[in-house]
Amino acid sequence: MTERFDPSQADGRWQRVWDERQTFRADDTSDKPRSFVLEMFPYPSGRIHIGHVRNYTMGDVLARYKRMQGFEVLHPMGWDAFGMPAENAAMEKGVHPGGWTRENIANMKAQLQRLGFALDWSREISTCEPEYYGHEQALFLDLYAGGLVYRKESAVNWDPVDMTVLANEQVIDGRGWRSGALVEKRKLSQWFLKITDFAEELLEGLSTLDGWPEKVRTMQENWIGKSQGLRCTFRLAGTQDGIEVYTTRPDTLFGASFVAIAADHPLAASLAANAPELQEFIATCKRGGTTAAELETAEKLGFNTGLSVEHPLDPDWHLPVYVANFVLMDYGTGAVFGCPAHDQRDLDFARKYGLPVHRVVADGDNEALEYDSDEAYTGPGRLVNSGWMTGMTVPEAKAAIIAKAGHDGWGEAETQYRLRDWGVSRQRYWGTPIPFIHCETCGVVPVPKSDLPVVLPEDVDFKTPGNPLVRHATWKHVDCPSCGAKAERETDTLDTFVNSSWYFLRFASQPADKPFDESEIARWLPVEQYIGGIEHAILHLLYARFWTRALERIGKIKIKEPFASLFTQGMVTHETYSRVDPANGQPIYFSPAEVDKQGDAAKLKADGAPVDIGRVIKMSKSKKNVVDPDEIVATYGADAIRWFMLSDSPPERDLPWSEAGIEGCARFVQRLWRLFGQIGAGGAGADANNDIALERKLHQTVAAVAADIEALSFNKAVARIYELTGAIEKAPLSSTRSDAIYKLRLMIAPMMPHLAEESLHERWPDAELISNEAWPSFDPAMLIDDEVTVAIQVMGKLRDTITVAKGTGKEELEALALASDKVQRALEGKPVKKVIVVPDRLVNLVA
RNA sequence: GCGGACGUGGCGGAAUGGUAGACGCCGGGGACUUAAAAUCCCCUGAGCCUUGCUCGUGCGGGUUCGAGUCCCGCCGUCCGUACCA
Repeated sequence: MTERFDPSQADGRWQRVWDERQTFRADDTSDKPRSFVLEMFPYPSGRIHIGHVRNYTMGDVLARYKRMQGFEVLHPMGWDAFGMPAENAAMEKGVHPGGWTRENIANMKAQLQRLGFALDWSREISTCEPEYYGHEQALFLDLYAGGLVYRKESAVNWDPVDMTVLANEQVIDGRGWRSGALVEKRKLSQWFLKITDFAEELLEGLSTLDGWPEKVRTMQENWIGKSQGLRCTFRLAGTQDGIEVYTTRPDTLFGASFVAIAADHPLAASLAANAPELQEFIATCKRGGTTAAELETAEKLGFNTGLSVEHPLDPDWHLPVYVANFVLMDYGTGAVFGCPAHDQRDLDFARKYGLPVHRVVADGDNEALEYDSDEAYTGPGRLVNSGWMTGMTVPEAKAAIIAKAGHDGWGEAETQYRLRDWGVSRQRYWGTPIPFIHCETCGVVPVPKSDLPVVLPEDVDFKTPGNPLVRHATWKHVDCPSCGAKAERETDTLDTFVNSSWYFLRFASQPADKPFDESEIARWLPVEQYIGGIEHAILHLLYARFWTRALERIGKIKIKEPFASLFTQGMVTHETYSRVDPANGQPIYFSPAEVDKQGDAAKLKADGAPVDIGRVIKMSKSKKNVVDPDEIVATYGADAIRWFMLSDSPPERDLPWSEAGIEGCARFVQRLWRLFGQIGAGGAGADANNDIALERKLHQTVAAVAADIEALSFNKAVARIYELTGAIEKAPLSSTRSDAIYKLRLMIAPMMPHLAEESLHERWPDAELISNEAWPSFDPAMLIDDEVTVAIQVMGKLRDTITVAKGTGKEELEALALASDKVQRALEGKPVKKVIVVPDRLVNLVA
């Protein structure tokens, strides 16, 4: 055995062996139970970052552990390869998005392989290749045939300089994030997916997802935003026209004191035509900021239109109509009725404009008509001052008024969702071409499946802003598949979130002639454990759930939910190093590599003078508090960084990176190496060959580490392994000790696979790969110690401990407790009134 | 505002209502060495009148023989989200 483990040699050696032997290739024909372990696939930005390492290490430990437990494991990897950064690189550097992306993939794949992940690379997917997106086009056509895809005119953010549509996130203070140009609202025909058809089942499905974090389920629930209420009409006094409003509090209708419409409501627009003051007010509303802070402090502003509407329950009761800045056109009907006593916003508004504030729900005993608090009452109660509804509870009143509205014909029950249909059109080049053709006579015609894939042309240039597909000389000119006349291809491409909405299906099954084989999907899916960042809690995870349900509805698959369990891991963080720039008072940041850290102080290597140590925050390029996984692997080896990713912090929380921490991990790798070299160092004599205490510890650790890995509590598994390691090191030589070392190696194999293989094969070159070994078994009888330490308390305070045989009787424990000097001193001669004995745990004497 | 998570040593964090601080990091002391690295051993919540005692899990109450854990009320930090009618 060499003295030190050398990862620079061993890591690559074992990675090549696993690759040559196809060790981690998932076998579709296997009759073992199956396990699909999946981590969110990366965007090929160029380099992997430490967050990827954490994510994929967790998945890898689980995948390797499941293999050892006898499962046929599918653990694949791929690339979410379409998207804007490739086009930006094309514009900035003059390279082709495809070349840039494929080069990044090659680099990142090599980086991942250096970490020794147990991935089935034979199933590697890159979403930017026609072999993938062609099938996506087929699925899109299937959804179209199933009535789940449609086109409609919709307003978009248009950047007139870059000549492209921008996502809301790309508009900063009304300007394009790249060009700085004022963004225009444009109406464009866009493709939509009918996700709203699934609003109710996506909501209900959340309750079946026991393996998902409560937090993510709540976020999706809020995003879907179901509300139930009444849509009703307030007739404009003396006309047949009316204003439709939507309310979730129809029970408070008797407390109404005004109706308010949004600034961009059609009625506001028509009134503004010959009212300059209103035009100005509407303009003011649109200027208002949209940030949280601005909205928090924004004043409720209204413009009295002079119109009045009839109350639906009493035509002689007239309410004023305002245009108000807090009413939004894109929610409900763009109009509300205000009941100030029971809605804070309405109350603020009513106080400002001197409108009546009438109590219609009793607040405890208070039934007075005039409501004088400045805080609206929104709690439960019985209705007051509400005519025929007086005396009902809030839910009774809601039901009653909805029934009456329906009967009298001025309104009906309505369930609203915040969720909007998913607009998937992007005026970009680097995405999946939408497989449709526009024909002057036939209209919008789907590309026949036999003509798929619609392949992106390679010969495009990015010197001119805008979508190069639009100005390509030949690509878009085709004959209509229906009538044969000259026609044009759709030049929009699909949102990249479509690519990631079904990739897990393609991992499970990759026929050439169709997106997937349903029977294979049935065998592998749903994903048993999905692992990724919380930032995908809504968009990706909701879209993937929708896409799965949509495919189920049109009969392509039989599952409704793609991910049985979801785990969202925390970020990797690092302290920051900075100095204040005397020129402008702004901090200048330094990277960890530029800094020398000793204890609690840090110096800049360049000049030896101290730098300020800032708080521990998410790694980001702007704060320079990043570490490059490749450099860590080169310095310490793959197993050390893997071990670090699993140690200390619970996986759902943030993990603070530290140089001292990784060094500690590297030391532990060597410590294990030395210990593994001691296998076979048995006892000198027969007496030493059985070490019952160590054997118990071993069995307990095997059971506990397995349970911890299954619960993804890697930090606890790590702590147990440290404990066992310490116990083995201290134990005298024995055959038990050798056995413990052997099994310890099996337990760390999923976490430090290179060390495990290298140490095994250095001793036994012909041994089976440890990656193919089974998880060690344990004897349940060995989990229980035969001696226990029992705590002796007096009045609930610990005074002594005694060691007794497990199962010692209550009377004996009580007698032993009373026999303790320390206990007698604590009792101070007082008589014992009560004794609580918990066998094998404690005795509490109450005096 | 609403929703969620969290609050335990110098730090990351353990702890089915039953011995708070496992395990790791940092720090201190020692052994080995000509020396260093590596390795190994010991100590490491605070305080005190140090066989031991007192205090101690954000704060204030409560339930209990016994509370980090359960209940009520606060405070703070982080994340998400929003004039959602």
